[in-house]
Amino acid sequence: MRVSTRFSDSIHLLAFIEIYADAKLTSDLIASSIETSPVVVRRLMGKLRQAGLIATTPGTAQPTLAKPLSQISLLAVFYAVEGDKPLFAVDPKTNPDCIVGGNIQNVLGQYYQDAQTAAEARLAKTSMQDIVDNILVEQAKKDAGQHA
Amino acid sequence: MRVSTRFSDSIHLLAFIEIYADAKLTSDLIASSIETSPVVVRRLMGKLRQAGLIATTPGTAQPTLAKPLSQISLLAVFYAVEGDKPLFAVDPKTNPDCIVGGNIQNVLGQYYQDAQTAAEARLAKTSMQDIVDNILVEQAKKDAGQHA
DNA sequence: GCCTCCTGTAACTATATTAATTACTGTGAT
DNA sequence: ATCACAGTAATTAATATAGTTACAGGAGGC
Repeated sequence: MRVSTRFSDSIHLLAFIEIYADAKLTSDLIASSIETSPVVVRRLMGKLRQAGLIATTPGTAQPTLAKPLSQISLLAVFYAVEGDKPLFAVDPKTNPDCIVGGNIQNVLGQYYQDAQTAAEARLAKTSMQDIVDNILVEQAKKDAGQHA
Repeated sequence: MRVSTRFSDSIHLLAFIEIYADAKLTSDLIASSIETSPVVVRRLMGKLRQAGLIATTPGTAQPTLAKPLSQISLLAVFYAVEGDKPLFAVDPKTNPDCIVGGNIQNVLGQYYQDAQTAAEARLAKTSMQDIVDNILVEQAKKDAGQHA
């Protein structure tokens, strides 16, 4: 896998907080939806809290969103949990005495950055509100199908 | 690391074949520039050959480019060595009985695909010719600096 | 206060991916 | 026939990720 499921799971977590705001939001309950362990959920929440996306109280359940869903872009979530590592890795160990080995890191780095920026721009266009809206639409489709 | 250095190393390899076409291009020589083992180079060459980017002769050195550098995009190289796995991973194991867990895989998959497509479009715009040109320009800058 | 439920973290284990290494088969050139 | 090399399988080592165990400490009911 390229980007770990931390990104995917974090989006899941935020959507869950929104949709199940009325439930008792323990890390255990959230974990049961993501199908992972409560510790993993708490670790993710730690990152999201540090990034200013949610607020939590030690010792108490019920994390809350720190800002409206429409103001949380997928890119913000990405940076919160994965932002420190580039999407494409330049091999850092090449022969500096060779024309290719001595210059490729600089050259490739620029093009890689461009590609990553393009992906990030796309992630920036989508908000968590879009995700939640789509989840609810998909669910409505399923419900409609059942009644037919 | 996200995308393995196979991608970076493959670009390196192709550029090396072009720039050092007059040398005896053994996997050993190429490996010395990438600073890896000859076996790794031969494995990469195997992928690039399967993708129709280079031509090799068993038992003989001197791989050659199967098409002009200007017709080999970074995206083609990416697909050759990494194309089978998505850039962003959707957690495949979520609770189907939950509104979020049951729908997020579909919803996220679409947005992830969009982001990956944006990155790929950027990679498609750059050809190996651009990479080689830039490497030579960078080298020329270094040489000029040395004489100053 | 004390008990219970919970978060926040550290430490450890298990698993998967990648790169590197070893070893071998077989081709092509001389 | 020999030598240099590609091609490739199998193994090892290094690294990243997810999952688990364990525990310290906060919040709130009683």
